[in-house]
Amino acid sequence: MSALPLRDRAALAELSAQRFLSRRQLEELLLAESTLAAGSRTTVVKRILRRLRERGLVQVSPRLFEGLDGIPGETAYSLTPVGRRVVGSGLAEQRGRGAVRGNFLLAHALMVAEIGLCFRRCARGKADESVLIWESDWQVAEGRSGWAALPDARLVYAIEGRQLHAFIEADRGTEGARFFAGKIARYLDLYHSGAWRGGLPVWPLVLTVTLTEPRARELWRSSEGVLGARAENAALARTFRFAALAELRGEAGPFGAIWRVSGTDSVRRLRDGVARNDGTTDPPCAG
DNA sequence: CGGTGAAAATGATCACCCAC
DNA sequence: GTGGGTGATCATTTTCACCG
Repeated sequence: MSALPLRDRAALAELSAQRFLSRRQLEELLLAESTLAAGSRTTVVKRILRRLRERGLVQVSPRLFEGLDGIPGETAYSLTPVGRRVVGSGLAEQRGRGAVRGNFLLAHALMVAEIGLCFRRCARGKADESVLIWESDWQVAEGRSGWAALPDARLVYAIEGRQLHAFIEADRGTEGARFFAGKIARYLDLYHSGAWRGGLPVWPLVLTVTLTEPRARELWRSSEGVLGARAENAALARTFRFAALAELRGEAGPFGAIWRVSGTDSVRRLRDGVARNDGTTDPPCAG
């Protein structure tokens, strides 16, 4: 398998990390910096996927007809068991989670990948900004077995000479408010247990991305119910933020999107979180 | 040894096809 | 219309045997 072209191997690595990717997403991940014409990029990626399928390394998942907000339905691609062995992916070690359980995991994985792309898009072409770390759920879970809560992804973003640390939660609107409140409670447990200090320099922002704006508001209110119950959580509450995917994908990008936070100033820019979460000061709610 | 040029591999583009 | 796919063709890059 060492004969695989460079781009094919890069594609395998991305698929290994993200679990599911659409062709469009893979194209952006692999060729965003290239000078290829738009039409050529799609053909290049189609051929990469074709070669990988012919070698039995990649499989096609059924097309999603509902798609993401503003994004038409797309076919998703993922590694076969053989493909995972070739990459030596930690994903291969996972039990149960590697398999596709209906369309839900697939759609969810595509959404998480899309959120990651929003940040990469934002950093592109800016000399002083970059995505330093983007770990998907299984990578976050590695070596952090004691955590009460595991995010869908973890982000470290370099900006203005500082580092923004964030947990990413992707919400497709399929969970009830009570289920989500439980998730917030688990993040509280994680925070108060102190288990996160072993693996993180600061307590990160918890960024929940929804498909629609009303849903973002709904989840924010739901989290308020959990966080507002105890006074000592007031500072921690500021680290929970909510925005709709369309805003992240829009002109303003993730840093211009409206992120709802608790407190009197209920709407903030993500940039406001940078100063606090720079990895050099105490977390906003330490002590 | 380095330089050269033909052959081979890979990359890029266009023009189509089909399914929904 | 959009998305997914293939074949033909031309361009570019890499490889490699051969030469002085």
